This record gives sequence, structure tokens and C-alpha cells, in this order.
Amino acid sequence: MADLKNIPSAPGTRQNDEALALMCKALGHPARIRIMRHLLAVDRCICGEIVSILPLAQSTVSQHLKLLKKAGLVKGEVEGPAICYCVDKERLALFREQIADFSRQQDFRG
Amino acid sequence: MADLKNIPSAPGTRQNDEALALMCKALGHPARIRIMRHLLAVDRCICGEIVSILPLAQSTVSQHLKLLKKAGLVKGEVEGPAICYCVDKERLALFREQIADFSRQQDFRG
DNA sequence: ATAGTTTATCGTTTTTTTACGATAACGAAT
DNA sequence: ATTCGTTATCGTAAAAAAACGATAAACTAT
Repeated sequence: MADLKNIPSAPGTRQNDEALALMCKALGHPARIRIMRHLLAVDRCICGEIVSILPLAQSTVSQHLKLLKKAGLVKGEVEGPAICYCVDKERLALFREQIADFSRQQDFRG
Repeated sequence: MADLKNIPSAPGTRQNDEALALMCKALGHPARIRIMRHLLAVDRCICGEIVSILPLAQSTVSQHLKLLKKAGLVKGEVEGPAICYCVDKERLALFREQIADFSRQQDFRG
């Protein structure tokens, strides 16, 4: 990938194209959408529960969770021997706003 | 990728995880975010203009546009010798709503 | 200490994505 | 008919993503 990070952004443009793209990419896979939906539905659960609802190996699910964490959409905390995951709702709300701003972006030149 | 398409969806869950993931994936690259922002800013422009604002080869930009078209976020129409691109605002609005619904999804069991 | 449960990481393979140059296709204008 | 400007497609190479099994790490409980 060429270095888009070093290009000056347009005046009215938000700087965080990278972060926005990262979050979009994190949601750009059906398994990860599923994971998010489940977490939103049950509020919080351990990794094993997610494994049980998806037709994927444990290691694969763990990788998906890692990506979601990297994008900031999910956070996990140790809970006894297991790890409890939940959606970072602030980040998700931020994402929703960014998408809203983005998709309402118009031409306000002059 | 395993066949997530054949898994029964949870009761309250929207069916179009695939479509939502596809649109997210389309926006999951900084170059494509840039393209969308530019199109939103200038309303409509030819492909060559987009090439000129990105540090990418013409063929690469063409591929990115192809992805955005495949996701339905962008449409292009022949205009003389060139092709004029613009954002499909209805689709983008739909996407925004899907994200809004998604990110507000809560636990309403019982 | 040992055994059991849970999850992350490693190593690997396959597939997809990203990027490029070169070429083809298409329309406009000479 | 030929040339020019514009964009898509082809072929290819390099990088990243997706998936798995096996193993390691960490914490509980016996």
C-alpha cells in the first residue's frame, strides 16, 4: 500500500481516514459482524461462547476478536480463567457519528 | 472462508450481514475513503481527477472504483470519452442507517 | 504439584487484496 | 482512417487476510 498517510488532507476533511478505514475494515467481514451483534445482544460474554455460535475454529475466532480489539470496537478483560469480551460502546458511537458525518458530507466550497 | 451464509440468523437480527460487511469492506481502505470524500465534495467528477489526487496508478484507482461500485456506493456513467463518477446517495444513506441500527442494537430479549 | 479449562500465539496453507505496467477498448476530433 | 485522451482489463508480483491444528500460557481447582 502506498503511503496515503503522508498526503496533506483537504481543508474541510477529517484527518482520521486511517482510523475510519480501520474500523470499517474490522466490520468488513460477516463473522465479525456476527460477533459484534452477539456481543451487543448479550452485552458481554466469554470468547468460548462466541466460538460456539460460529462455525469457525477457536483460533480463528480469536484472530477475529484481535482485529476488533485492534480497531477499538471491542475490549476484553480477564475474568477468572476466561476472558470476557464486550463492545466498546463509546468507540462504536464514535464510529456511528463518523459514518453519519461522512455520509452527510457535502460541497461547502466558497 | 467458512459458509456463514447458511447459518440461521438470530431472531431479532437483520439478515443482511453479508451486504453490510460488503459495504464496510468497501470503505475499509484509506484510498477508498478518500475517493468517497472527494466525490462527496465535488459531487461528481471523472476518474482522471481522482487519479490526480491520489498517489496511486491509474489502474489501481480503477480497481478501487470497481470495488466501490460493486458495493453499490458509487455509480459511473459514460460522459463523452470519459466516465463520470458520483456517490449513490441513496445507498450511502441506507448504509448510514444500517450502521446506526447496528450500533444501537441492544438486548431486548423477553 | 497436578490436572482441567480457557484463550492467545505459532506455524502453515490457501485465498484475497493491493499495486503496478502494459495493453486493449471506446469515443471524440482531426 | 488516424490520432488523442480516457478508462477498463490483463498479467503479474508482493503483501495481507483467513482459516486451521497444535502448542503454549494463565488461571482454577483439586
